[in-house]
Amino acid sequence: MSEELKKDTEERSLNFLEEIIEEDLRTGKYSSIVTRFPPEPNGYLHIGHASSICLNFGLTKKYPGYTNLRFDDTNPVTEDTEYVESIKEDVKWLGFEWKHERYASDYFDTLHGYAVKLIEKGLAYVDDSTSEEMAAMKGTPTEPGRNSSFRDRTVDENLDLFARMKNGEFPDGSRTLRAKIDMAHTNMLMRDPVLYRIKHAHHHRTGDKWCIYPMYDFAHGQSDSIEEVTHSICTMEFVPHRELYDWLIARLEIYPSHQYEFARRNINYTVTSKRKLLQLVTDNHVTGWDDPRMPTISGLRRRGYTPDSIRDFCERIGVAKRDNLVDVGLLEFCVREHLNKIAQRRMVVFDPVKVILTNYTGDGELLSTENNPENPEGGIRSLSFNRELLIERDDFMENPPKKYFRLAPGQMVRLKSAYIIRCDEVIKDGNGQVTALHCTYIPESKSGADTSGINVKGTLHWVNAADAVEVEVREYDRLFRVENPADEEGDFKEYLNPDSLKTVIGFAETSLKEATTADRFQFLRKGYYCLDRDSKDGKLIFNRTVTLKDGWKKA
RNA sequence: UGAGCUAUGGUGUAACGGUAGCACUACAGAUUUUGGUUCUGUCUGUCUAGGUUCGAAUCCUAGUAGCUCAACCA
Repeated sequence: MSEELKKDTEERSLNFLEEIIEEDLRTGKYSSIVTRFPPEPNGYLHIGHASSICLNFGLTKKYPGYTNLRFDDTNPVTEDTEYVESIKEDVKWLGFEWKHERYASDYFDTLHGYAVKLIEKGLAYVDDSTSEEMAAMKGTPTEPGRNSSFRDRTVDENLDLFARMKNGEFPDGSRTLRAKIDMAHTNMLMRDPVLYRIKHAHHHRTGDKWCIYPMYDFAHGQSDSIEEVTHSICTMEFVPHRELYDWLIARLEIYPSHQYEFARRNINYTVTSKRKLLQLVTDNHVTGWDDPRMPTISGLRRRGYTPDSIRDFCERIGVAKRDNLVDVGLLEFCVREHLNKIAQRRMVVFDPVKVILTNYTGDGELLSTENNPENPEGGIRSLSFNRELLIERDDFMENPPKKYFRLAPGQMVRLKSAYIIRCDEVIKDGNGQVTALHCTYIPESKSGADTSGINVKGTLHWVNAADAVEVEVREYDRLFRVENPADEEGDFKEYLNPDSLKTVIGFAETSLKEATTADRFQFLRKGYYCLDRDSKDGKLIFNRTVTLKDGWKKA
């Protein structure tokens, strides 16, 4: 094989997780793998989760095995079935299928048994300290902590107290079950971590069955183990948890799942923290979790992003362990690339100026145009053309600069899929505002049958003034004015972009009346758009997904 | 000031001791009935200092910088 050919057929290099898995498969450690996507149902999924979803599900698509969807629902006061439903919808929409739908709460009985086992082994104890006392005894990263005075209770006493915690004999916060590890450990998480706490709260799945709930560290790894997850993939902030994860699995003598960490993906000009996103929603800076400006999956979906483009984005940014801030421009590139292939072309004029074809004597005519020049199978549609048309105000200049390809006095342009026209006269009102352009059209220049021999540089989009449909268009821009709002001084909300939404009126070709929310459009020379679900009969509302790249910037 | 993690163009990611590559961005040109698309080309990088080696982004040593850890959150 020649060098060239070899290079062509060579596979894309592996990321560090794929390397680990291929090694595990090669050595026979596993013959197939199990991963899981473990959201807490206390908020909506965002683009950062998409990265994790693509990773976990992508790995078991590439290698033998499967992925579970597991809800980490160990804190009943913040969790809700509303979130469960939205999460399932988002994962499906992204194009992935889970093997089993599981809940940490499915394992509450087993987990309780594990806790008893730990107590019996002398590795856990009931502590009566308040959370303030515990915090005071915990030490700091640079100073060791102190043992609780309850640390040396007997096994029987612990068993009894834990049973009474479970039976609801004690109020919230009065006692906890803690692992007995080492209060001087350099890893703060190993300083006798809390395993169970008392919460007399209604759980979205187990109802009022329990009044004690396991902490993350006593639920997550154990759930992985119960499901025999081979590769438990999480973000870097869980690195210190791994030591406890392994400690618990070893003492419990259960299936040894292993945790691997990658750096969460950050994107500039937005925030991806559930807490911050929730604030934007509750403070009404956006209209909801699915506001098209939100980096949530539901927001991106409503904005017009396709699942393919999001998957492509996640693939392109890859996965590693270093801090990062991905340029949102890459996300935009991915959606443009996909939409360019599938979007139906339409013409919409946003800030119209009237063109009157002084030599057009007909009653109007129907012209034909392609729906997508990238895809001949997209078919054609017809456009109504007549003596009075609307073009974009900034497609005309009275005193144009040298490389201006659009309309100007005496200058000619092509009207897309129609005729070449020449501007003869500019009509203005008392304020000097242009109100109409008198033009002549070249009859022999009809699109597809041009015998005029005239070559023009510019092609403009247009609509027929008589039957143009008025539509509302929501033009979205980045939510924040700064690259990394979380990094700035003060409240992140001070850095919101005041111009993140501009609502304008457009004049659309009539075929847009048939638009549905499933359609994707390119408004010629403008951008990609989709119909918003706020549309009602007779009032069409479009969201701008992303602008077209603009190769022409005025100096 | 303890422990852990991470350092490669503007951004993201490769190179597994042997020519620092790919993508995005930016810029230039060609094509174009979308100043879109497509095509071609160009610029920009191994945190620092020593060491090992014929040869170091890669191995060693010492620094430096960034991030993480003191919820009965996950």
